Amino acid sequence: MIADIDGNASVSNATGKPLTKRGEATRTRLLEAAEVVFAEQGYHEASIVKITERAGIGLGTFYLYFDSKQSIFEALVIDLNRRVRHSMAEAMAGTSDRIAAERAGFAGFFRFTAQHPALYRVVREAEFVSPEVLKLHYTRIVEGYEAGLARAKESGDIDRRLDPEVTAWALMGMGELIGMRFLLWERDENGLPPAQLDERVFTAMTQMIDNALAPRREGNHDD
Amino acid sequence: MIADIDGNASVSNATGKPLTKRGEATRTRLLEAAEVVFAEQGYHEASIVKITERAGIGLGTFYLYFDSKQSIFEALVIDLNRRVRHSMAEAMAGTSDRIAAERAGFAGFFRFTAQHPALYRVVREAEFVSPEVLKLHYTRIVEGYEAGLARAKESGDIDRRLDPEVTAWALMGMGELIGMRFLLWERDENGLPPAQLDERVFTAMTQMIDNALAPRREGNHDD
Amino acid sequence: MIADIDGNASVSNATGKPLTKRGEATRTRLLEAAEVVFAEQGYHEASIVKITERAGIGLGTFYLYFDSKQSIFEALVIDLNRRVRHSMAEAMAGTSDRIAAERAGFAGFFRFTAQHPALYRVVREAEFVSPEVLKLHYTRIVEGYEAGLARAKESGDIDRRLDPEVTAWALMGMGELIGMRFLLWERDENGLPPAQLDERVFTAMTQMIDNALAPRREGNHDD
Amino acid sequence: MIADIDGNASVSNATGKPLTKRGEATRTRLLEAAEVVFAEQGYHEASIVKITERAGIGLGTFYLYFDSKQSIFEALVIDLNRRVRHSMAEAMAGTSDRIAAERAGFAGFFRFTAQHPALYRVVREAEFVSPEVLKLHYTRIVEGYEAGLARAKESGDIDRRLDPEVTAWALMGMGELIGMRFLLWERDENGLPPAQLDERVFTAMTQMIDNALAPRREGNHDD
DNA sequence: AATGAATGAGAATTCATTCAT
DNA sequence: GATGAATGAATTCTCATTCAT
Repeated sequence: MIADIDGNASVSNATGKPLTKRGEATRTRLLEAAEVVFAEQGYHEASIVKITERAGIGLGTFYLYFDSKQSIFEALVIDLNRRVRHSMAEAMAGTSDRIAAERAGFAGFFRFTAQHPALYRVVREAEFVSPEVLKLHYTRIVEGYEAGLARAKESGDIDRRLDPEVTAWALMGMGELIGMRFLLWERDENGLPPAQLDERVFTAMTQMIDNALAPRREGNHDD
Repeated sequence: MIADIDGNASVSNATGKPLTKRGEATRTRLLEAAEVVFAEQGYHEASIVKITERAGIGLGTFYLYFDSKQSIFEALVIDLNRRVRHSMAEAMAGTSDRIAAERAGFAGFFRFTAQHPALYRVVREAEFVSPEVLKLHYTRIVEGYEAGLARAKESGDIDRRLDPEVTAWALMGMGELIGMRFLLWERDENGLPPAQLDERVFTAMTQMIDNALAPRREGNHDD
Repeated sequence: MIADIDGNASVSNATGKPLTKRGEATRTRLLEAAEVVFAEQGYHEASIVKITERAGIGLGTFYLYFDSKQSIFEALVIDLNRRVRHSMAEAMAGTSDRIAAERAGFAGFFRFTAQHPALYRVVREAEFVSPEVLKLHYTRIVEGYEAGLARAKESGDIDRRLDPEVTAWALMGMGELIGMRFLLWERDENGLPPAQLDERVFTAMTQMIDNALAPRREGNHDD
Repeated sequence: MIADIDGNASVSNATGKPLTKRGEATRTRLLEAAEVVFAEQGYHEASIVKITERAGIGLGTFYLYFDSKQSIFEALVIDLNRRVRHSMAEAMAGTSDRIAAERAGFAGFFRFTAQHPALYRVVREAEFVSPEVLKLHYTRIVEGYEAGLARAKESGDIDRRLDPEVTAWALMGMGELIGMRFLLWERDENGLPPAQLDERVFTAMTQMIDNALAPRREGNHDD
């Protein structure tokens, strides 16, 4: 069972009862510990003991707040989804035209990924742990995209021939693989991940997106 | 140690000795069984017992050919990589210009994914099982892409301002997420995966790629 | 890492945490079961399942208290060492001169071996399972011997020309092989091991030791 | 089934058939390989594959010459026994009185142990692998000892009150533990085992044995 | 006489989950 | 609310031995 993606996921325990103040604090510590452990070790290497030890609470206590290992993982992915979208929305706020918004959205996404590389891998791992929650994650991000593209299409900010839905998924895919290749895989001479996406890469990608989205003059050679 | 991605991966056993004819047959049966089991159950649900049972082979025999579950998984990913690239190369053969080749490449990729949906998820899971082999997989595919784009750039078939490397990874990412969304997730009323990518989606994606790559007339509005 | 040979070996679990009362009881049951199983079957025939089954405890529980089969084996040897030394010390208490003490010490050693023949074989097997712990075992016993011999030498109770260290190891060796030959190997007509060392053997051995240690009159023929 | 301890153990294969010349060579190579492997790794770490690989012959071939892992181990112990006894007999040859013979015998034993430390550990391990063959080993050595002591007793070369059998076992035990402590355990600053028993230790031990065996004048204080 | 592929019983070990305190 | 001892199914891997070639 997947918690409501937006609602305050932290108000009930594993059996659905509302939490006391103390209980809420415990739940939060568990989630924070899970974040670190899943990021460092991945889903299968992580264990409930590692999480509770890191959280500084008793093993049995875990089950007062979560049904299972999978359930805390899902809660974490949902939380991360909110944070990624927040990072993107923040970056897009105040942009004027659609193309600018697009760039800003990508920048926000890459910023989050660069700051939490391992954590973003957790989101990707959801595909194999809890496909449902991954769908939720992608869908939620794409929804915003798609709406924006639809509006931009109406207003002529982007090429009228584009399909908002497919375009949104395509852009998302570009961001994911560029992020994986140039953020998650990239290490400097000290073996550290880069603090942000390389300027060259970002520019090159932007160029391509501009091309893809820009409205076309009548008479372009494309059919 | 990851076997050579192209070389005859099937000529040595777990200790590096070359195989007899009988040995080669056994190794093949193991790989075929692994393909089914990993595809159906995912890496962590799969087990060596399940693989050998499906292969109709004694448990201990497994270890004559592979070091570990991870090692047969890697061998499988390498094999799949070859097949995906084959599917793409086949589709691209005989295309004239770059844009046509691009479309054909995607078509080949989607064809493979549609025919082996679960199998392609295996490749994606490599990110969490054996990152090295996933790098190999992507890199190998991207290399071909990149070389093609570089040539097309020279000949003016595509926009001169594009960066072949970044563009190649971006295109790859588009293909992956479109494939995941519209092939892996999609089920018809009988719960069956589609036999091929929806025409509408493919067209929409092609439109976008055409936009992204098409050479620009002088005086275009881009910076 | 080998636990302190004398300290309360029973106060911590496999991860070093101190034990609750319940935990201590479980650990004791495991050690008692291990004693029986190792004695009856030897190290390699013994298995953790056999130990936990005998202890009436779940398999997984074993690993809460010991790291591995080797680690419980070492704990057992250390425990046996304490008991052998106790048996010897008890026998020697109250003896007046050194020669008498020597005899008593041997008697104590043989008493323990006769009462736990299989168990004493466990100690000997440590040579091949955990040489370090065997060293500890022998060294601890020899230390006491050596100190006694050194004092006896000072006081003229034994031959001044003897080297306490070498003599101690030699005496220990005599005891071990005599014990093996005349206690571990010996079976009566019912196939039962003897309840104690044969009087004749003990007397003969004592004679020899008396000879070896007794102080010499001036003018003896030796070098 | 234990092969005849003295007879040419190498004239038949696992099924008892006499060997051809070629077969005899193969059997010898197996025994030589087993010697190295058992010495380096101990009985349980050793494996048939390791032995046959070292011998440079096929795995299946092993079973043409030996019934089992235990059976080649026994053959090896028997062979070592012959060599130890040879080393001792050689050293004792030509000594005049019993005490001198005793010293020489020990010297021969220590020489063998110093030259093949790991190998001698193999013999000791027989206690846990094949107690029967260990009995044979000790008994054979002790027999010679005992006979010599009996004769010396008759001739007045040693103390008349000693029991030849018990004395022989006691001397054997002394040798074993002294050897273990001062040859097997001892390492120089380079971690290498000593090439021979330390002079001081040998002298000290000899002193003690002299004491133990030397005939007593009338009127000695012993009863 | 020689080979080595195949076997499967058996071993150690892990960990999500339960439940009595 | 909190705890942590107990559990056992499940997994990976080893290796002595067999047998068809």
